[in-house]
This record gives sequence, structure tokens and C-alpha cells, in this order.
Amino acid sequence: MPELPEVETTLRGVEPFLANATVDAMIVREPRLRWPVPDDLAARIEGQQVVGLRRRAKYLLVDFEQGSVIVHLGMSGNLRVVDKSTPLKKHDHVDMVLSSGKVVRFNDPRRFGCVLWQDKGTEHERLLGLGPEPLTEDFNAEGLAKAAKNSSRPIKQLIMDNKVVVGVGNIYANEALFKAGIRPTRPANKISKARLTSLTDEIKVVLAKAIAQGGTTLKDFVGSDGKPGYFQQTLQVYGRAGQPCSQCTTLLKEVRMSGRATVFCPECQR
DNA sequence: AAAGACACCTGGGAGC
DNA sequence: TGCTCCCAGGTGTCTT
Repeated sequence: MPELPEVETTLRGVEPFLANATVDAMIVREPRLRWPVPDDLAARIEGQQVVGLRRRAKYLLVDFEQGSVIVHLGMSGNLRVVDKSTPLKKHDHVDMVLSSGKVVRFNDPRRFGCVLWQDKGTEHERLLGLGPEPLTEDFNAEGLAKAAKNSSRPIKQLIMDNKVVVGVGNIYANEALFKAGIRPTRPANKISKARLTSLTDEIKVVLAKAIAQGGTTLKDFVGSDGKPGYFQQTLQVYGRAGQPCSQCTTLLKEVRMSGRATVFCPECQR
């Protein structure tokens, strides 16, 4: 269930097992992911030691001396840490077998995720041109205002544009816009700097909160059945069309924007 | 430049 | 119980 908070939660979950680990083997059972798993990926990392673990946008990067394994969870992917002896489940496509006896196992029913390789000192084309990370200073009101200034695109589209800011998926775009009181369909260039500043803040807050709560499900995640169950309690608009707004009790409205469910309060969001 | 359709793929839930 | 249809957290490409 990967939006950025889930990816960050995944990173934190596998980190203790992957830090400085040595890879005994990589097993690719199904290379047909969003992009094919490179044929030579296993050979590149077998016997190698992990020297770092990072996240960029919704990509996880496992660093080795010669380069990095890049993992994206797509819509339905997840990574679990299991014992070597753990029986395979359907859609367990890739295993990274560690010398500790643990296995980092990639499962992805829809196969929209990917497992790729980038040589050290190069940047994979998937990572080129990505905008600032939302939880860093690089993403700020000035940058958003600049992007919005000459754009009549709906604001929701703008904040989901990876060139403007990475990692804001459909759920959190809806939530942040609600918190900021901005209607998702409003043209970006018709929003005051003050309100864009508020939106910038709310994006950071909503993502940070979700990460904090995702952290509470870390145990589940590392164990056998890793589903973060936080969002039902937390979400104020996503998945709540037709229900009363938590602020004013007006019924929440749903529209489609670029094919994505978009929910807002017609009263609180203008 | 950007909106929109379509693509990749499986599974779960609703409705009949 | 089972069939059909619609929907889903992402994101890349192609057409208007």
C-alpha cells in the first residue's frame, strides 16, 4: 500500500536487517515487473555487502560498492523480512538472501513495481528529473509558488507532479488539500501565496504524521502480515465521499480528476 | 503545455 | 455459489 509513508516505513523496517548485511544470493522468480529485472542483477550483488540504504521519492535504494539495487513498490508491492525457510506465497517475485539466514522478499500481485540496478556514480533514468523531497527544506512555499505562478492546472495535479514535489500520492494529496482548505480543482495560479504556504506545511505534516503512525505497525510489517492499518482512523476525506465533513458536517463530495478519486468538502475547501 | 486516455496486472468487493 | 463489472496506493507513453 505504498505511498511515500509506506515506503519510508518499509525502509525503516528492513534497515536493521540490511545494514552491513552480506548477500548470499538473489533469486528472481518472476522478472516481468513494470520493467524487467535485469538478467545480471543477481550476479552483481551476490557475495557483496550492503553499504547503505536510502529512499528517493518512492524508490528504495540498497547501496553496494559498485552500485545500487533500486526497488519501487508500485501499487501493490511490499518487502518483508522473513526466515529462509518461510514458504513462498503467491507473487513472491524476488528474494535477497542474506548470510544471516534472513530473506528480504519482494511480493507484488499487480507487478507495477520494479527491481532495477544503477551503477555507482550514475543516476538511473527513472530517478532523473525528480523534484524535491517533501520532508526537506528543498520543498518550500517559494518553490511551490513558483510552480503555481504560471500554471492554470488544478492544484491537485500540481502537487502530484513529480517535478514539483515527489512522493505526494492520491491519498495524501486529498488530505493535504482538505487541511489547507483548498479545493483540488482550483487553478494553481489562482491561489494566494499565503494559502500555498499553508498547503506546503500541510503536505509535510500529513506525510510526517502518516510516517509516525506507519511506524507503529513496523512489527507487523517485519513479521508475517504487513499491512499498515492506520489510515482509516486518520483520513479525513479520502474514501469518505458522501459522509459528513469532520469540520462542518457538510457532505463530502467526490469528483474524478485524471481518473483519480478526488474527495473534498464543498464548504471548507474553496 | 497539459489534459486525457490508455497501458501495465491482479484481486477484492458490489451487484445480480 | 458464481459470474460480471468496477475499482484500487503508481507512473510512463501516446494522442489530442
